[in-house]
Amino acid sequence: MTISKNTFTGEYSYSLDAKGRINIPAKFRQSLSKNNDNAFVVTRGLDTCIWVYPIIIWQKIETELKNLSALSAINRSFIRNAVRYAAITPYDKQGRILLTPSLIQYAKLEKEAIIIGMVNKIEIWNPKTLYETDKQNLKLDPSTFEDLAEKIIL
Amino acid sequence: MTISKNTFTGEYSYSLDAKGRINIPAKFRQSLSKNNDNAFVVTRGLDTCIWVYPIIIWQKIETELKNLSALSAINRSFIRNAVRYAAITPYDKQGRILLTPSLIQYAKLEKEAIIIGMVNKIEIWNPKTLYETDKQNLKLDPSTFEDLAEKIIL
DNA sequence: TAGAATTGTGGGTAGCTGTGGGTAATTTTC
DNA sequence: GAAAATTACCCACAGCTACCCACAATTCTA
Repeated sequence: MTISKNTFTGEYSYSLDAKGRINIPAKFRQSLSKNNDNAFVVTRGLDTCIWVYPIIIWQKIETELKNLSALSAINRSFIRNAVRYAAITPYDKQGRILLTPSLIQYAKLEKEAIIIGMVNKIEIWNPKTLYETDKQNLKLDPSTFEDLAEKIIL
Repeated sequence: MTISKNTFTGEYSYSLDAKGRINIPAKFRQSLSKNNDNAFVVTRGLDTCIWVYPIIIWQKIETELKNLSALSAINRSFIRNAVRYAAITPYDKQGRILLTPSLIQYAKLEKEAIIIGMVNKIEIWNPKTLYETDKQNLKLDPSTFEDLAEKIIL
């Protein structure tokens, strides 16, 4: 059951197997629009995690990136990290994608992994790293957080 | 009988069964507009309870989240927290939704549960927790209550 | 008020999902 | 060109979930 296509929510615990494969939750796969061709785009996240995009969404992002100014440092960093390592990854009959050793190393993934739906993309985390990041984020400016909450959450 | 669509009022006592299912009062379901596709979105509330949204309402939240730039760390953290506990939950022929173990644990739910209509969303509480929270809230600054009352009530 | 319809709660089961492993095809290395 | 290593694809299976039915209690209706 999904609201709208290519939209992901919720947190799941999955395991990375010995071959570097990880299952994408069935609910997420069901949310994919038909033109995604049994594949995702996998790349480095800006946090210490792996980002997984439906192909359709990734194509939009690429288009938008072309319009971004190349001068901004953060844009350059994003392009260097996210775009450079992006690869189209088909999933098998069981719904698993194959992660490259490079990505596994980047996200410090071990056997246990947390998969989070982030609306228009999916994140794969090492539980420990996620926990540490959550703790760090508590130190971010709370007023910005509240502003966002008042605007967005009912 | 409902006042307007996707609007919920009143307090009900229901029970959570062994499978983690809980019934949404028939009156609430009747209040749903047709485009809600026999499903709700459940997530963590800001208090120790579960929030239940009609899909139409949640969709608005999702759209706004999608428009936040992923280049900002605070935005990423905000999205992660807003969405990671959210699950789209269709209700069965009997009108029950399935709660995740994570949400049941968060709201400290046991068998008995109180369901409260909160205008544009629904709250599910452990009766004990609700009682405690009510008691705490009495200690809050009464003038704030009066301010709110002046703004909202005629 | 009596019958009919609806509502809340419990439980069973077929099919799906997540996970592990095997084998043939392909690529790499010597 | 042959052996070794890697990759892609397939199968198996336990556990779980979605879906269905049953039934008592309550509400509605005529």
